[in-house]
This record gives sequence, structure tokens and C-alpha cells, in this order.
Amino acid sequence: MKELPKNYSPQDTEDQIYALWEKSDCFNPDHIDGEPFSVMMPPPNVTGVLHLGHALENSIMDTMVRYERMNGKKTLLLPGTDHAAIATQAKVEKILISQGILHPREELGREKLLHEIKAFAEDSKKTILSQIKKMGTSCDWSRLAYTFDDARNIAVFTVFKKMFDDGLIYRGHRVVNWSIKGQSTCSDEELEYIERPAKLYTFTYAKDFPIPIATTRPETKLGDTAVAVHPNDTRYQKYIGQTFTVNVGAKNPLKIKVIADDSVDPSFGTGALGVTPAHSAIDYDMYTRQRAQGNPIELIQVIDQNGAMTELSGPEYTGLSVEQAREKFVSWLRESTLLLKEEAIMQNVGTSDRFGDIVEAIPMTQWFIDVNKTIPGKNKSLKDLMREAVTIGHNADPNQKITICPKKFEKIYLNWIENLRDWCVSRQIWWGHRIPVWYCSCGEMLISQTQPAHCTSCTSTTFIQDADTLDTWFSSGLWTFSTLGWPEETPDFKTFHPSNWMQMGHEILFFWMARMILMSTYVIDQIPFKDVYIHGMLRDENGKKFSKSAGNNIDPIDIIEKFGTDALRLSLLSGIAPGNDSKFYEEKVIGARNFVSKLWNISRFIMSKSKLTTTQDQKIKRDDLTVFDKMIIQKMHHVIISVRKDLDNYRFSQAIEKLHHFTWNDFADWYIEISKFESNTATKQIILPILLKDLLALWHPFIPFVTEEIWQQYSADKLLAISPYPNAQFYIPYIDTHTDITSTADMIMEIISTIRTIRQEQNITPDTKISIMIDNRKSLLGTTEVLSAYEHIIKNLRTGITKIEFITADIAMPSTIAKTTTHGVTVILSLNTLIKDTRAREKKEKELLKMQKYISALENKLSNESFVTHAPKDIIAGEETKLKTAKKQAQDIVTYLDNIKT
RNA sequence: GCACGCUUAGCUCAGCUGGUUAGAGCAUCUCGUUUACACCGAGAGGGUCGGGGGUUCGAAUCCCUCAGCGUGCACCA
Repeated sequence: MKELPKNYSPQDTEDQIYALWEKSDCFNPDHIDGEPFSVMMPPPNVTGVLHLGHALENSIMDTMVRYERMNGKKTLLLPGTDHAAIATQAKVEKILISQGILHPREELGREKLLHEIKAFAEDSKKTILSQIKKMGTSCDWSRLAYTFDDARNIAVFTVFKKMFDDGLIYRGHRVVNWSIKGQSTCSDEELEYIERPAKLYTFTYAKDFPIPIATTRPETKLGDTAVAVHPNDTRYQKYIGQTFTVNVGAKNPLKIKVIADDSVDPSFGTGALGVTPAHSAIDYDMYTRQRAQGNPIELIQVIDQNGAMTELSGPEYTGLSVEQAREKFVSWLRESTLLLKEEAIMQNVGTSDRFGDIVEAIPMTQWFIDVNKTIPGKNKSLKDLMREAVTIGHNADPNQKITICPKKFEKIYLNWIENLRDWCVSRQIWWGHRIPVWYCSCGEMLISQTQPAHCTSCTSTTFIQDADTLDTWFSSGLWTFSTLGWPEETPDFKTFHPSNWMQMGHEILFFWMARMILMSTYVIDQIPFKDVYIHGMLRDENGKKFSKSAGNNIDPIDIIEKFGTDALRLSLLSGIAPGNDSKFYEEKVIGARNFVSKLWNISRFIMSKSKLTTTQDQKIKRDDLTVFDKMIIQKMHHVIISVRKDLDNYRFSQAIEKLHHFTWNDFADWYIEISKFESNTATKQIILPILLKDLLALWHPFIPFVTEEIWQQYSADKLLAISPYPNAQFYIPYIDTHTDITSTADMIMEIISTIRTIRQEQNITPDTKISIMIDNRKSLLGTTEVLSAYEHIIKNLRTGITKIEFITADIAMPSTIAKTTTHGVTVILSLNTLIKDTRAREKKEKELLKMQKYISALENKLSNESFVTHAPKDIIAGEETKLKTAKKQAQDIVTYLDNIKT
């Protein structure tokens, strides 16, 4: 018999176990013939190292995948990384700046900077991949993908061309979000709103201008071309349609047209707003509406891409920064006594999530994806596709419906679609997929992945490629199928798409989930995944987000080195609910580590007693099973069913809780302890290993390393990672359905607990051996013979009992303490001296009071006619039994109180 | 402003479609080194399930309402 080392050392074990898995290629689905189950790993950004959030994702994902793999499915977890366009470039530029290269783009140029970024990306890719392995994630490394590799490049180009040909991608001049610091556009989703104090100025453009307006951005007023009021606003109706020419210092006198627009709230401020089409998305919308109505207003750009005032803002303003211009304009208003009011308010401003600066609205020529346009041949827009995938199913097919867990995110998602504008996909940064568009000097625009040979309209052979790159989410949107070799019709693509499951944090719902749905339904006419599980964010013990700047960052690798991966995984998955944030702190990991230790010791004990046999070798002999054998078999049967159900429904936390309770309480504290005193050792030697095997397998998806290590130490014939997940069916033949085995076992265990409780309450030292009487005349199911058979168990299980007397007839009770179990068995302890201190008495009196209250509540319930007529029979019967037991327990307390009185 | 959550033991959280005296882990207190485990064992204390109202024989669970906290979207005149 093999012996496990006294302590489990994850540090000395985990890497070897992972190497073992890799060597066997057991994570490659090609070796399995079952029903496909695929998960595409959300590719981490190559911006550095993985954080705790990644550890959570890997734990969730890997638990699910291991479970399905053990269920015999052809399981693929496809690993990958994301080039993370802006994020990575911003990160590398920051590093370069800290190294003294203050203007990386100008100083290095495109080629050199790209080289730097690539080196950084490759480096961090390496780190990330090794970290994923450290976390025990069971991915098929032979299918490793990268959003920026050649295969994904082809997919990106193919999709771009398809969208362009369908007219869904267009190049247009529109107001976009512009980060001055990053010198790039960003999508609406890439804005982070922060609240900051601002001043709201109320003024009129000129003395004779009839409508006052308010603004927090006075400098942009140099580009105003209209004043908008609500069409029904009686105050201003007479001015609608009129144009006023005012001179506020801009290059040309402003022609302010009074326009009517439904979006104006007449009760807010002055009920009128100055329209700056060039520097506000809302105002730009009005500008578009006016044009559509045939009443165009002008558009004057007064801020340039560097955040400086343009020539159009007037000679006094040209070249000034936005802040300088604001000050100047306000003092001009003041001097001209046009300023009516100045008040301090709180204001939300959009900042770039990557560069951190306040984003300016600027009109520019960019590439957009039209989300409202009808897709040729579809009679639907991209928006419709995005909506349908989660409502009626793609193509109204219920089998192509995405289920979002928890459901609340479905509403959030649909609400977001409502407000969705065209998606600006071009970026002015350099790290990313270059827009595959080439311009000929003749004005022709060609879509091509590489430089075209010659122009289709003028035969010229010289082209300029569009300088911009694509939003990183364009390529991640293709992830579920680009990773499978699409646009080739590969076997992988046919087998594994749509993927079965996806998990992600709620912060990337719109960035990623939405775009995957858009791309997949449009490009390949399939949903990207069937189920999506949204997890919450990890926070520190004070509820704060983890971040480097807050200084509360925890490196998962540090935790792994200290406590092991299994402990980290277990602690991350414990106590989480889908969509809810959870707190992470070291005590939780310690608890998980302790559990891993416990499992190790359980295994160590069983291994020292018996060697692992396969079920084919030796069959359990039914007749040799004790009540407790049957009890644990029944509980095992039950735990397998309920853990499977939890995992099938992504209730990781609940599954862990049940397994934890079963392992530590039912199995270790009761069954193993009892097994030490039962004589059917031959049967125990068969049954213990069988139970241990299934226990390890049940735990394996959560804590893969320690379970595999024990498994290997015990019987190295096969890897646990590809062994079947326990089947409850196996235990059915050993479960007694007609006799109430668990109740007998429960009764014995309860008697033991009762004795222990009495000992503690009475402060009886362990070396004091006591004798007890057991009265089961009114027990619900026990007989004295049954109880006598378990006398040795009761005596041996930390009860300190030397003698048990079974009461079969009425006898005179000595000075006693009696306690009745819920099974109706009364344990009587006779002592010469009972504790009589007032504290013990008070406690008992309190207990009695509680009991009496409970009894009268039950009595009321049972005498309530409505209850008796309306409630189901089994509920009523249950209440009656409860009442019976409660009465007996109350009597015990009364007797006890009487006894200590004398 | 609109929408969606959350509020359960000192702490962190479970509690599915309403039905045992509302659970777990940690922490606390008491006792204990019994041959797998002190990263342990045995026992105990601790909650009027945010407030109010309603539906029901029965509500932590369903409905309404109020309060506090949080998130998303919009606004950012």
C-alpha cells in the first residue's frame, strides 16, 4: 500500500501535474468521440500580466470545461490572446515616455514603434500563456490563437470586405469622439464618464439676441450655428425659422438660426440651447435632422485635433487652448454685459478609457459600421440581428437563441441596443489591423488585403493604403469562428461552432458580447455561443476595485505560490453568484487551502487502509454493508445528482458548498470515524476506495491538481482529467428503498451528538467515564435491538461512554438529565451532582420558553381550519410529527429543571 | 432623468419554482492532543431575513411602497 507524504505541497506538485496532462495531450478534443462541447477562451490582452479577474475567469471556465470533458464530451477549450490595439499601444508608449522618449510616434516613426510594441506584446504573451497554465486551465494548446496572427488577419479582411460590399461599412464625415492625448478616435463604449465640478454660464450672443442660452463650454459657442427650442414652446415660437447674425469674435459673424427640435427640454435651463454641430454629438444629430428636413444649418469647427482653437474661431482665439479660449470668451461676455448668470454645477464628462484625457467631439472622416441599414437580402439591420439573437433566436430559430445568465443582463443589453449609434471602427493608432483600403491618385478606392496590382479604373499602379487601423473589438468580434479556421470551412469550424458556452465580466458586455453576436449572426449566419455566463467583478475586502493605481493589486501568481492553485480556484468560486461582484481576501484562500489539506488527509487515511481497486475487480457485497455504509452511499448518490444539477446550471458556489459539506461532515467526520469501529473491514476496503475515487472525481473540476496528484499516487492507470464524472446510477443497487436506513443512521448519529452536547453542557471532563440510559420506547422507528447493535459505535465515537442501559419498561428515574432527539429517542444521563448554577438554569429556562412558543405556534397552525383544509396532506403530517417531538423535548427540559431544583 | 440590481448572524455570502425551529464559511466562546489531519476534533452562542403595507392556510421567497447602497444608459443646454 502506497503512502502519501504527510503534507501536500502544491509548489512541488502542480507544475509536474500540468506537464503530465500536456504530455498526454488529454486536452485535445481530437482524441474524444463524444458530442462536441466548445468554449473559446476570452483572449487576455497582451498588455502585461494576468490579474485576479483572469484567475476567476480561468477558474469558472476550466471548471465547466473539465466537467464536460469528464462527461465524455468532445471538449475544446481554445486558448488565445488579444493584441488589444489601443490598450497595448498606450501601454508601450507610456513605458517609452518613462524612458525619456517623450513623443514616441514622432521620434520613432511607424515602423520602429510597431517593432517596440510587437516585442512587448510577444513578451507579455509568453508570460500570459505560462500564467494560464499555472492556473491549471485545461486548454488545447495545439489550437492556440492570437487576434493579430495571420489566420485571424485573413478573417478580419474577409469580414471587412463583406461588410463593405454590403454597404454596411462606410467612410463618412461625422462628429466622433477624439482623444487628444491618444490622437485617435474612440467608440462610444470606450468612454468613461467621470463627474467633475464645472461652471454653467447663461448668456446671450448679443444685446439684441432674444433667447438666452446656457453652456459649460463657452469656447465652443464660437462655432454655434443655431439655437434650438422645443417646437411647442410658446415663449420662443415666434422666432423659429429666423436667423440672427451676431458677432462674438469668431472669424465670420455667426448666423444663428432658431430651430425647433423635439429633443429640447423646455423646462430645463432657459429652455433653449445653443447648437454647436461640430463639437457635440447631440447637436450634430440636430444638424443632421435639419439637413434631412431641408433646412440646413452650418457646421463650424473651432477646435482642432490638438485641442487648439482653429482659425475659424477668430483671430483672437486661433491657436489658444480650449481652456484659454474659454477664459477669454467668458471675460468678453462679462465685459460686454452679455453674461446673465454663472453657477457652479457638477458635470459628467467622457474620458478616454485608455488615455484618460477628456474626449473632444470633433468632425472627422472615419470608417463606420452602419447598425441601422438594411442588410442586403435580409430585410433586417445589424441592430435587428443583435436583438433577435437573445429574444426570438437568430432567424427566429429557438435553437439559435442565446441564453444570458443571469437574465437581468438581457434587459441591459437590449436597452443598450436601443441607444446604439453607428460604430466608428477606424483608429489613428498604429498597433492593429490596418484598414484594407487603398487609394489611387485618380480617387478610386480599392479593398484589398495587400497592395493591389493596378487600379481598376485608371490602370495606375501606385496606391496609398489607408493609414488607420481597426478597433480591436472588430477582430475580437470574430473570435468564436476566426479561431476555428474560418473563412475556410474547416472540420473544426463545422464541429465546434456555435460554441456552447462563454463566460465574461459584465464590463465587456457591449464591447465584446454584443460585437460577437453582431459579427457571427451577420457573417456566418450563426449565433456565436449558446449560453453566456456573466460573472461579477472581484473587489478587495473593503469593496474597492483592484487596481494598480489604488495600490491594492494582488498578483494571482503570488497567491498560487503561497497557497497553491487549487486553493486559489476554490476561494474564487466560493460564494459567487452570477453577475454579482464578490470580495476576495486572504482568509478565504486559507479556508480553501485547509480544505485541500483535508481532502489530502482523507485520501491519506484511506490509502493507508486499502488499495485502490477498480469496480470491475471487486464488487461490493450488498449483504456486508452496514447501516452507515448504506448511509454514506445514499448521501453520495444524492450529492452526485445535486452537484451535477448545479454544474449543469452554472451554480458553482452551490456545488462547492454541497461537496464541501458532504466531504468534511458526512464523509470525514462521520463515516470515516465510524468506519474505524466497524468490523466489516473487507467490505470497507472495497467501499472506501470506491467512494474516494468518486470524491476525487467530483472535486476535480474545481481543484484539478490535488485530485489528480492523489489519483496518480493511488492508481496511475489513467488520468483523472479524462476519467468519467461520477454517475449516481452506480450506487442505486446498494440503496435500500424499502427500509429507512438513513433514518437509523441519523438516529445513531443524533444520539452520539446528544451525548456529546450533554457532556459539554454539564462540563464533564473527558477522563470522567459516564454511563447513560437510552429510552426509545417512544421512538419513531428505533427498537432496542437496533440500538444495541450500535452500542460499540456510540461508545467509541468521542462520547466517553462506558455503559449503556436500554430502558424497556417504566422505571424510577434517578436524578437525571434527559434530552430527546428529533427521532424520539431520549438519552438519559444519571449523575450524582448536576450543575446547578444559575447560568445553566437560565439557559434552560430560555430554551423552554422558546420551545413552548414553538409548540403553541404549531398547535395554532394545526387547529386552524383553513390550514387543515388548504394545505397539502404531507405538510400537515409533517407539522404533526414536529409537534409530537417538540412536546417531548419540552418535557425533558421541565424534568431537568425539576431535578436541579431539588 | 430612465432602467436594473442589492439590503439575510460580527464579517463574506448561499437560500431554485412560497411549506422543518432561516443555512454555510470565517470570526467569537468552551472543551480536547483519541493511532488521516491542530491547515485538527467535539460543543456552544449569535439573525423579529432594510422599514411599512398587501396577496396567501402559510412569505426571506410573490406584489406595492419608502429608505439606503450600487451598476448600466442617457443627460452633460
